[in-house]
Amino acid sequence: MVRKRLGYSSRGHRIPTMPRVPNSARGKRSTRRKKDENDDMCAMDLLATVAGKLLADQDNSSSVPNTSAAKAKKRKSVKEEHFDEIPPLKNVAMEKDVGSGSVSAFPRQAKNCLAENSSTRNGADTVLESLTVKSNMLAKIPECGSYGIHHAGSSSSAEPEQVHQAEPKVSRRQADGHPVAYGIFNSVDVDGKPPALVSSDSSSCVPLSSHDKEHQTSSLYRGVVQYTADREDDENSSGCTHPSTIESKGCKPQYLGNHRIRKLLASKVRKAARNKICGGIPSKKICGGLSKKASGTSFAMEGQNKSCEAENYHVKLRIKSFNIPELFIKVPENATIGSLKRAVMDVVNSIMEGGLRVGVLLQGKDIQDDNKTLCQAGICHDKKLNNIDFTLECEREREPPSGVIIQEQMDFLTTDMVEPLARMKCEEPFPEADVGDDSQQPRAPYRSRSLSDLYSVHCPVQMASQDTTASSQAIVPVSPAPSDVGALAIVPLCKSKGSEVGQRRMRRPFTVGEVEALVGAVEQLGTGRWRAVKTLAFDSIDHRTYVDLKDKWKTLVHTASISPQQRRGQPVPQELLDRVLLAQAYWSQQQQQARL
DNA sequence: TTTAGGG
DNA sequence: CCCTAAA
Repeated sequence: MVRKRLGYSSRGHRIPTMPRVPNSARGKRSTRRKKDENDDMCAMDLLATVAGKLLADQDNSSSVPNTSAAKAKKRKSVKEEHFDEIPPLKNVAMEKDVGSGSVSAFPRQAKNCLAENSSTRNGADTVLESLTVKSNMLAKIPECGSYGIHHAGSSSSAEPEQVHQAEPKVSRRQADGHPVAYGIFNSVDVDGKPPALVSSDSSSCVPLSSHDKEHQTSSLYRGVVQYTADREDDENSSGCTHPSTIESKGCKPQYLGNHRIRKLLASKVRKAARNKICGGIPSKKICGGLSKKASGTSFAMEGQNKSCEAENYHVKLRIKSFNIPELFIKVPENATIGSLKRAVMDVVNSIMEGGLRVGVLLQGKDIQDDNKTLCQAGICHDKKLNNIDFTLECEREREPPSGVIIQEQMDFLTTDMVEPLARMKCEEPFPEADVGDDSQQPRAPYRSRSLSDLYSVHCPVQMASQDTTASSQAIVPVSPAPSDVGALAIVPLCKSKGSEVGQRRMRRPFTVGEVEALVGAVEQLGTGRWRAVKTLAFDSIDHRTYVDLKDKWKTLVHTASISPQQRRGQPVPQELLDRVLLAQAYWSQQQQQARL
């Protein structure tokens, strides 16, 4: 494989808006060590992984996962917070300051903002929605029968072009949250033995979709398999003539971001530095040819009536194309096509080297016994061969989804293998007791809403696709309604135990509902008591640490201070921003007084 | 472990 | 979001 040394420092660059792409090792922040650790590695992650791999391969110094002993979350030991020492803003400040119309004491620019003006323009994210690699892969497989299976009409039109939905939709499929499997071309192990690849011509097409993360979905691997009868007896199972190769040509970025290839590369290095190597790339299904796709895909069996007992018959397997969805690549507009190709190449290469294994599904059933013959497995010419699928799975053990799984609406040719939908865990109800029942503070109306309830909704989609692009705005419905937390961040399924250690956490933009909860909590508790805020309003939301909340508050304050035109991401209701400024001013003052 | 800030 | 110095 071609490996390039990336000459970037391992630190100093980040990919802030890289949509759901954990790209670097994560620090050891105890609070998040828990569940977050399970957040997996997804799409973009690959980039980082790749880098990590590259570096690791070269340095040989990569096997040092900073495995932090999975410490049990000891949160409950949190000291009793005295939430009422100081009158919550809502109870006091609002009356004093706001009530009298002296709100003017607070920054007002926000007031002038048009809440509606959500024009976020940003255009620089290029989403490689799906990399379609076509290749011919012929594999000879010892078989008892001889038959040919053809997948017609898809040679060049195999690209499962996803539907592009422009309208905001809550139910989008996203591929990255899924256990993603990436296409491998050089190893389709059909019978558990070394793959026998005969040839592979390829052409790849890398559709780039601009900020339209909306349709991030994509069919995963969609392999068009073509079996060709081969009666030659000369070869046995190992007829690997030439390794398949992937050649990228015709890559045509339709929309190049205006920033950072540097960041991307940096992230790779960064990743590498953290010794994070391929995380778990869960398995995804590759649909083998037979689907009832309009294209007339089908398996044509031209078998001779050979009995399964017959020996030495070979089957040529031809996979015309695999789809590798959701690769995120950001490159500056002035980047060269060559650099783009290289970036894509790096990812693809790493994917292929990432230790993936192929699974075979017949009629939807996973055939695990590698020793079983095709015939025994039921892949005989005399049988109804109408549903063979291949899956690419991460070599790492696959674990059951720990958290939430995202449903992906993949454009599979055949039966789909959509991961079950999981539900955001919503354990305990809002811990009111923790907030000090003894207190008489009438915080009732201001009590922060715990988001647990909000999160308890079924979320069929993952909304990790946000970024600050305009497109993302359309994705998440924004409304002041608390229930609006609808857009939930869901944890992708992929992960593999030790491998995700050190993975940068997936970006999960705060939803309006979360923001509201945060604001409410801060109004009560003030700034500077993040641990309490966390307990109060996000106690059951594992992926939000108090540091996250603190950071979010910081950004909220900033956001509220700038003009709407300068804001990005899902717009936050002006009302909330106003409250943010109010609370910030109030508590800042409180802190100052406290010091004096 | 939390906070507070810079990156 | 990450990373860390301080507390």
